[in-house]
Amino acid sequence: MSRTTLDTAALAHDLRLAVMRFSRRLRNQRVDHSVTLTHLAALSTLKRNGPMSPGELAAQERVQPPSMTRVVVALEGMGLVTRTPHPTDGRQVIIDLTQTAEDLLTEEARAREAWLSGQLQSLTPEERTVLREAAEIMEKLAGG
Amino acid sequence: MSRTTLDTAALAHDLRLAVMRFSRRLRNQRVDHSVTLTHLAALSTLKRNGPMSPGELAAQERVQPPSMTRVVVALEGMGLVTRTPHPTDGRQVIIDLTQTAEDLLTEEARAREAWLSGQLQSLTPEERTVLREAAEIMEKLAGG
DNA sequence: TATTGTTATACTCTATAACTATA
DNA sequence: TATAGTTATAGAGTATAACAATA
Repeated sequence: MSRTTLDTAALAHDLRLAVMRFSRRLRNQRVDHSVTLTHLAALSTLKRNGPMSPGELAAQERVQPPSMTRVVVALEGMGLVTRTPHPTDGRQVIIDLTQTAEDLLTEEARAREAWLSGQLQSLTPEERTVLREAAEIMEKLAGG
Repeated sequence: MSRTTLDTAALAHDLRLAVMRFSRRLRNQRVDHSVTLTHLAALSTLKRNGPMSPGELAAQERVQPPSMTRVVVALEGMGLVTRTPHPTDGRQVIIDLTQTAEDLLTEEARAREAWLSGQLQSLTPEERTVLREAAEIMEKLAGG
């Protein structure tokens, strides 16, 4: 095994543990328990990329369609998204945010990400740059 | 709000989504379904840091003690760890790896991390350096 | 009284398989 | 037939609360 291969194996190991522990920490940091992190992630994606079908949303979030169905049903029940029929394709549905969700996201941007934002503020600018670049790379790996 | 504060909020948002999607991808990448990623993480920690109590293991993995109890029970049932009484403190238990687990970890280092290692190999050395540094920072944030 | 670990219980997250409706 | 979405079902992962044993 080459030097690079060994290093890569070690990195794979360390990165896996770090991501698992960090994501646990993020989930546990919830304060408002009515909207979960998974729900919030879906809402954030809708906010960022606009209305879309459940299938498209599932693909973006890297989950299977049935998993997204559950999320959408829950969000609709909370009045955070609407489901409207696709104008031309009767099989499809378009998911969109309600004003309540828009307001919630604005609030969340302040409240729910407070812990993480605070933690990030305590880092050096160089460390934040590393995380910013790492976020892009992880998105690439998640989608590839 | 200062420029740095705004940037940090955006980073918090992007980093959260990236970590969630990446960790989903890692979980789904399982091939051998007998040992889950959570189990493997606990075994890896024992391998790296040696025998320890369930409480200590829970703390290292950033989960609550009852959650770790379930993991340990499952691992003991599979013959991957042993539970022996602490020599002086009757309340405590020491969890240690069996030879089977050692062998499994050796195999996993090759097999289960193959996907991630392969992905990492396809990155540039600079990108790997970013992830290596990011892993350290995320561990710090997870523990802080 | 404090600490360690476990049991009991419940909720979140996600998946696969099977079904319905539309194209 | 193929595609989009949903329902049914199940399993993994985690938590809080209450309990038992030991210090």
